[in-house]
Amino acid sequence: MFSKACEYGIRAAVYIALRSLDGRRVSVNEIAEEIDSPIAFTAKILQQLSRNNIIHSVKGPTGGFEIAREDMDAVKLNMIVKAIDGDKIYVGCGLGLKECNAQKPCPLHDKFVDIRTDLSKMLKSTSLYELATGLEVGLTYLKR
Amino acid sequence: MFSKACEYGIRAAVYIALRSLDGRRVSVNEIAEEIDSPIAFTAKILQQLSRNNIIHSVKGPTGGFEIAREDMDAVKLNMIVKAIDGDKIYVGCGLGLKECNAQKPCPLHDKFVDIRTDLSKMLKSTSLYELATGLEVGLTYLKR
DNA sequence: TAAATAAAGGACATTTTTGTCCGATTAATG
DNA sequence: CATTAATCGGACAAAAATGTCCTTTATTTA
Repeated sequence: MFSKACEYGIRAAVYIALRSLDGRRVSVNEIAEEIDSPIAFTAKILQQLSRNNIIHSVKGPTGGFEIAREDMDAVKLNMIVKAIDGDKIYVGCGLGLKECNAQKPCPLHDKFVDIRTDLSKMLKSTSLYELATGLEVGLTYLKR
Repeated sequence: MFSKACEYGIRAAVYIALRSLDGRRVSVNEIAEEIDSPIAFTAKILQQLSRNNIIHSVKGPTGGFEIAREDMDAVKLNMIVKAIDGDKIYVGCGLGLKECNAQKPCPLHDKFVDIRTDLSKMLKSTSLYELATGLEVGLTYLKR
């Protein structure tokens, strides 16, 4: 469904949000440790998220990554997915046809539209804040 | 969503079914031509489908691939997907966690379950025959 | 201002997926 | 029985995704 990069990206963003709720900035090392991901690869992904203004980075000692409280509401999952995997999840034919639309549909077109509409709705309506608070309360997990 | 191999596999199977409805056996070359896919790669995928008894192959002159009319009803998309991509679409966590279940869910677990249940239902209930007849009537397309 | 700390970014390495090539095998037909 | 047409299967090649290493840059603090 998502690429590995995107999976790490979402997990990292949720973890950053969780810590930002306590006013704590976190380093790549801590993030990778806490979400069980390869450090250097995670660093690359965080750069992408930072460039896309999804998270905020601060260089130097006491630096790290953080997300402002307001942004946790504003940032929806679809923004993270789009920043890392592009929009291929939303666009493009389920069977790989270049031109596939209501006028010239592939055999699976209609059934795919339904599923992707649901997925898209879910991603567009799920905020980082919502995911971070679930973690905070101990209802959900990011590791293993 | 699906791998390229799986996309080609589904398109190929639908095309074979379409031709089998007219009692025609088709060669890899014709299939690749008609679904616009790389020939040799398509041949590999057809071998997989054949080994999994999803399509039937006949060697030698006048040989090729075919699907019996009864099998077109029996073969559902989920069987093709499973034969080529395995069950990673059904199993496994959306965020890539090794252990993610109702007891120890990732932050997206519940929302993912819903979407995947829908996807799974769709694949399990869609037969090759259904897809082939849509093509036959000219409602759908397999190329471009 | 020097040392230390943390992200940024470029180059490289590994693994997986996608794709190609070619000889072996099978079967039909003249 | 030789030829030909087709799949089968193994080895190889190319491209993309995943992952690592190391140098540079920015910033804090002693």
